[in-house]
Amino acid sequence: MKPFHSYRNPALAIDLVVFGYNAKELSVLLLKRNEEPFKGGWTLPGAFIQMDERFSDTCSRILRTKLGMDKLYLEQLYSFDDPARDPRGRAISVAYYALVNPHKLETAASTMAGDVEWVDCRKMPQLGFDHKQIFKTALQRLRSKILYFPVGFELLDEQFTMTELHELYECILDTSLDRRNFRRKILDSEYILPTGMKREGLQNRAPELYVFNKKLKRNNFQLNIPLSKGQ
Amino acid sequence: MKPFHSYRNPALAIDLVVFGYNAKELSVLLLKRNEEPFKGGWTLPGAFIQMDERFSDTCSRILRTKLGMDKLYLEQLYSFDDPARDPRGRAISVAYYALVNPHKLETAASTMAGDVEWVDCRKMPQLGFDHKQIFKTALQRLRSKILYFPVGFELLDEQFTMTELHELYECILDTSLDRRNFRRKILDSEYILPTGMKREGLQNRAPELYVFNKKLKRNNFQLNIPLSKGQ
DNA sequence: TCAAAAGTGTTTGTACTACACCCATGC
DNA sequence: GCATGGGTGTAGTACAAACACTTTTGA
Repeated sequence: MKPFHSYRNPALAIDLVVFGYNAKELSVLLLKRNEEPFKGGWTLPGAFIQMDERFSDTCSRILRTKLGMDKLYLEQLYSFDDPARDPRGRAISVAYYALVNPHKLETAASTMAGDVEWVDCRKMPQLGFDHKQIFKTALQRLRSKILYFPVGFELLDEQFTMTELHELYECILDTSLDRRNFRRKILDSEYILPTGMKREGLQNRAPELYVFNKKLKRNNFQLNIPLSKGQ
Repeated sequence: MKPFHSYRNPALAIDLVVFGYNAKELSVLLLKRNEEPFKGGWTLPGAFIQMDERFSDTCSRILRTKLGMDKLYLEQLYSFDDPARDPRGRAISVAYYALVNPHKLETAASTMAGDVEWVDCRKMPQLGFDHKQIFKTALQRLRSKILYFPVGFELLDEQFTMTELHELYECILDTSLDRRNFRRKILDSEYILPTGMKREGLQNRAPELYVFNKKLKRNNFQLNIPLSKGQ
């Protein structure tokens, strides 16, 4: 029997939507292409899958090359199959999304490749291939995921204040949430634990620092979004 | 530039989890293999993707071949990449699941290929490749989907009684739901509409027949599962 | 003492739960 | 008239939404 790869198979690529959060801004890592197709335009970082790689290996390879780090939170998003999505020929893309916390993001600034840049989710430019659609799918997934799964684990530093967590949720969901109801909800869920320490040196009352509860049973976390716009 | 497919690419297959519902039983279409690997064993129906096919084309091809019909509800599930999942060589599988309603299922009995069979979800045998994992993923997806999306559209006949819808939900979720609360919840959501007609010829009071509301705004449907076991 | 954000409760309303009773039909 | 499911109502409760006041800190 002939080995599989001697038949004609579509090319198989991984494309990554890497979300970074910093200073109340959710951004995505984009690649400025310096070769055809879409030379000079923006795309998501991606790579073709090698025969001996698992999806996660390809993801790590892309992340190491472009961001200078791997081992991020990764989740498979969807597989895209439009025959016209790549002008070079038939190519299937298995899209993943990744989350980077602000601390790692700072470090990344020095190790990032020269051809990539963080771009605000709200100011996404035109993207090559079908990457705009992939980006939209990823944002939608992140927004729904955050409502029933403690995603903040991956986007905040180890220690953080209630306000920082609150701002993260408002930013991702692009809405405002009542501060006091949010607080009660989160504390009741045991999603996070107080450390007893406080963040000093602000111009106001020193807020409590929290950490994520690593022993959380993830299935009893459910955040409902109020219709209102907070206070 | 060489065309993509002259590079070595993993083989790319579609595997299908086809759910059928009939007589209070949720079943899946399985294939009895008559060739290696897993000769004599059970697997999900599947096929390799042709260069000019979209995923949905491959799905239709499988469905026509094995079930004698296509144009079912289809949803992409997940892509599986374990290098050892196929003993013949590197093969990626993009899994989809499909839903067939009991009426179509009856028709299907005559057009079904000889090597496939409906198997009760609760009595799933060992499956070849990584198909047991694919099946489990599909069932999990269906169970969570049914809670916030009107999936019954695809699994029941055009007209149906409240009890039939209720049984469908209990069957898929493998739990019991309070009959009266279920009824109120469903009617409040405008998920279904009464036809004014009744199903005659039963040994008891003739129940109202409903149809699905095709103009439903799908986002205001949310079914919560009670912890109790009904009456 | 002022600004700015942190922290704490309370009231109100809605919606889910857990129930029990009557109704229609065929035998 | 009786067995079998179909159809309707209600009290209790839990939780979410809306909202206001006090506390701490640095300038």
